[in-house]
Amino acid sequence: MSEDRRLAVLRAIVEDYVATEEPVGSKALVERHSLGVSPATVRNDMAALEDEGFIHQPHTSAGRVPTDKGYRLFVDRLTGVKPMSAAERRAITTLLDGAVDLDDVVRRSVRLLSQLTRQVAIVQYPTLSRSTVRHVELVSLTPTRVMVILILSTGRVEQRLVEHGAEVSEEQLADLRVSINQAAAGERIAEAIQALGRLPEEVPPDAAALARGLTTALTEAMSDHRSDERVAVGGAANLARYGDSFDTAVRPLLEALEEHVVLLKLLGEATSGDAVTVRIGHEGPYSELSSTSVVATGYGPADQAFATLGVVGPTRMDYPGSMAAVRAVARYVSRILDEGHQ
Amino acid sequence: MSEDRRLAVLRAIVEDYVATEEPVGSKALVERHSLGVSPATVRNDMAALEDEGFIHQPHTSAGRVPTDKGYRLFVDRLTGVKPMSAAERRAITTLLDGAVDLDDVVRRSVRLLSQLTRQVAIVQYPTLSRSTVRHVELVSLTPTRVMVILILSTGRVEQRLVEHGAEVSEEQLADLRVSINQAAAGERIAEAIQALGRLPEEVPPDAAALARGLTTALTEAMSDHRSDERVAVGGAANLARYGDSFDTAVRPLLEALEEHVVLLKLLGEATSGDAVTVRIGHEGPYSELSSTSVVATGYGPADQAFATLGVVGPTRMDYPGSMAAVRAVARYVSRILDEGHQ
DNA sequence: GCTTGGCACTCACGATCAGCGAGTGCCAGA
DNA sequence: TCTGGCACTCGCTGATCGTGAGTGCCAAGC
Repeated sequence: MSEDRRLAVLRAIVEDYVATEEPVGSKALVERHSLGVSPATVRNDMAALEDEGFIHQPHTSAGRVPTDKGYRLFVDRLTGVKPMSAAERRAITTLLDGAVDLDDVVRRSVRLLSQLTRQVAIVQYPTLSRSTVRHVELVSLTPTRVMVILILSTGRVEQRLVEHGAEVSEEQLADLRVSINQAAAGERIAEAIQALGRLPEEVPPDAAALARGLTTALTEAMSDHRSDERVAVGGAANLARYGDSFDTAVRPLLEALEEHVVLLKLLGEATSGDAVTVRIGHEGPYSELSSTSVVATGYGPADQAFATLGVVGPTRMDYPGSMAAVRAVARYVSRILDEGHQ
Repeated sequence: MSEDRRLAVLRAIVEDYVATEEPVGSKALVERHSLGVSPATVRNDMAALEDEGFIHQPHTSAGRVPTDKGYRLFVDRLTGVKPMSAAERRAITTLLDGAVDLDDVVRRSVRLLSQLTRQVAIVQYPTLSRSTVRHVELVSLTPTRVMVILILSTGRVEQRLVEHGAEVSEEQLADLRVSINQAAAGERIAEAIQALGRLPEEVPPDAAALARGLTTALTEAMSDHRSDERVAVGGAANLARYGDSFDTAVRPLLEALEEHVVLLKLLGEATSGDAVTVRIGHEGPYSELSSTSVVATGYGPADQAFATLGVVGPTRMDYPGSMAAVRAVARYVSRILDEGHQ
């Protein structure tokens, strides 16, 4: 019994099961794939695969279904790099090139990814922590009210409204604008927070109170963890395809999609480079999602991987296709971030 | 046969059906509601209601289910203003008061609304058209690259990157910042676009090219209709409750949620004042969504109603509750927008 | 020693059918 | 105008049964 053929059988089972969503039997297998052996032989291989835990029989006299372990082997050893089709490449470039700002890039990526994979797509907004401060702008809205605008190297813009007790003159604002930017511009978040903390003592006493108000707002905006946790989700409509396994696959996922914290944990740590992470069924952190898989990878300018994107779907999903799409989109988004924001 | 009692019967049918999701019979009705008459009498009323098309019998020997027309009558004549509970009021204030910017207000509103109604919530971002320009900021990112930031009276911030052929000095930028703001600040979008169009001819010739680039970007950002079309959606997990009617209610809605244009059309025109619009089943613009209803209302500072928010759900939904929640949230959001941005 | 055809066996699935009961419409009497 | 009674309808549930896909095992063949 050749090892190679047994793997070929596993691959065939996974492919057929993903395509048909029905347990696959030995006869159907030899018909649809040119394995060059008879159903009986395949049955022997199947028995062996089942002993090793790669496939499973829902009940006697039924076909076989891959187990999580089977999918794992399939992903690790049986799937090559599936190149994107020309049409898909075109879709990626045309859709993403039109993006006008960071938000738009993220929104478009989600849409693109969900369309390419026909799966639920998740894109994490670039995190603040690794980015640097590009510029801080102060705008007086009313005499006593200042809007603080924080622009980061990723293109992200955060805004805060500061209510100052007293009237704020344009000169004061101009001075503070200069000193704040001197202290923070070009710095990483962590350093910028420190520098801003010292600032109020370094300005003329009459500006100290205002400086304190402004830097507090800025620091808040920078360390605001909510920003780190933001994700965009799309393609929930694709879940409709799995109407049959509503309770095991659709419902839990639908519930998880509302909880962005859960999604972030699902996506996992950003991996840099070309590595695409695949988390299959129970390998993930949530038992309720034990019949869903995640295909994700990090992205970011110059391989810094400061955020993660990926797709989520039932374990019974097209892994090669999803992995290729995730990788391609991540690459292209990274390039856009590279170009667009220096 | 008193007209009043017949309406009471209709109300009872709607309430019971919404609660149990099952056709309701005459016997169950008199048991659960103190109608003061016998099942037989109720049956007579039911027959009359059915003749008039307010209720419908899935099949002989089954209970009755309200028709769209029945729900309509229920909403129009049988439902008073259901006050929010203290806990709900508290939820609204505590959740919404923490919002830091416009995006956050919208996101929180969606979440809040979906939690209050246990329904899918939709909140349209305030549209640009009626708002005015608060301030325009120019930030040089690199010597030849300028980021244009547009701040509107609603608190919305739009940003565009402008690549200028030649190097841009800080003085040029400062001059243009002044003249652009003189031309546009305080103006409505439409007027601002006109004023900016004239600007390049009114500045020194050597700044004209740069001015043209910047005003073009600004005009684009202002007339960008995509901004008008943005909506936030939340609470899709609530659809899980309707797992039984997956194909008629959940699937079409799930698909619609991806299409923001569809959602906007669903929400309909913003109504100002306290009017809450209810669109029941086939009354809506999409035949695929003939078994879903929409409860929506306009919101915005000082009754200007420049955007719409609401909930979508199966026709079999809690109308009084949804209407109350939608109204309450719209009011509170309007107040926040009023205060927060003058 | 694999591979293969044959064969008995298992068991989910679909169709058929009877009995049950919730619910109805109608009618006669209060 | 309401009510109790009564015959009738018909969807739902559960039981029964045949069908067929699929299996495991075995003995024969390459």
